[in-house]
Amino acid sequence: MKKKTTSDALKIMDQRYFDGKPERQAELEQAFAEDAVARKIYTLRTKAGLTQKQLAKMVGTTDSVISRLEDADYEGHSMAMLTRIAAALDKRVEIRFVPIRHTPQPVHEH
Amino acid sequence: MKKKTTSDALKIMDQRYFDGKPERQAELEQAFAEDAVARKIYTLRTKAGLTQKQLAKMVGTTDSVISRLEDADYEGHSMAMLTRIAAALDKRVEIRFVPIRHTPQPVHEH
DNA sequence: ACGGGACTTCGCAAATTTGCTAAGCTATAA
DNA sequence: TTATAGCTTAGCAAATTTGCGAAGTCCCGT
Repeated sequence: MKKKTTSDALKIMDQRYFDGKPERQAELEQAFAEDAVARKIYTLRTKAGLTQKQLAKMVGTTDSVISRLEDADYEGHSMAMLTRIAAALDKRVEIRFVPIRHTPQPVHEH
Repeated sequence: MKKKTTSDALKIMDQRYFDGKPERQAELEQAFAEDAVARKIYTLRTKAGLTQKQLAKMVGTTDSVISRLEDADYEGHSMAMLTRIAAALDKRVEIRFVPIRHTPQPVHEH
């Protein structure tokens, strides 16, 4: 899974970005999103009690691909692939655009 | 926006797929997801009072690309692009894998 | 020490998405 | 009618992602 970037990104965000460079928001939000997705796939798979190879077979790809998807640094997530994974695990993908900054709206994280 | 596929897909789902062909679940869920995404982008943009061209500029692309993203039949959504759009509108992308079938869990559709 | 399983990483070719320009289409305003 | 705004569609090159095999690591069980 190669987790580590998250905490780093957090520091960077607080220290360098938020005060004066909102343009770079994008790349950061991107990094977060990617990481979140990677982690969700990982969680989904392990909770289902599957190995990467097993899930790969269900999805119709190989284990190295699953590994790549679970890498927090991977930036190539597509709806197509996410949906394939979801379908294999009897789920569906739901995406939402949630406001950052000006709205403390509660996060629905289960 | 070219809406129309949704109701069709609904019919198809009920009549042909659900009874006997769970393998094709994937492509259907896919279709739904794509449509949902397209619609969300459209809603986001119009609620922000922007034209495709305006949003395109903010995102760093052209209006034809935005149009394509808002097409319910488009299947090429990527996290990268969704995140760029979100960032331009001061939002972030959140994805979730939600159970289908065995869990009547309420849908959080705003 | 020797497998074997689980996972990661590498390297490409093949497939897919993006960027852009040009050309349509429809509706509205002058 | 002519012009313009807003949106869609087509077509292609460029960039990116996917598929997949091979190789490498790490860890456990024998």
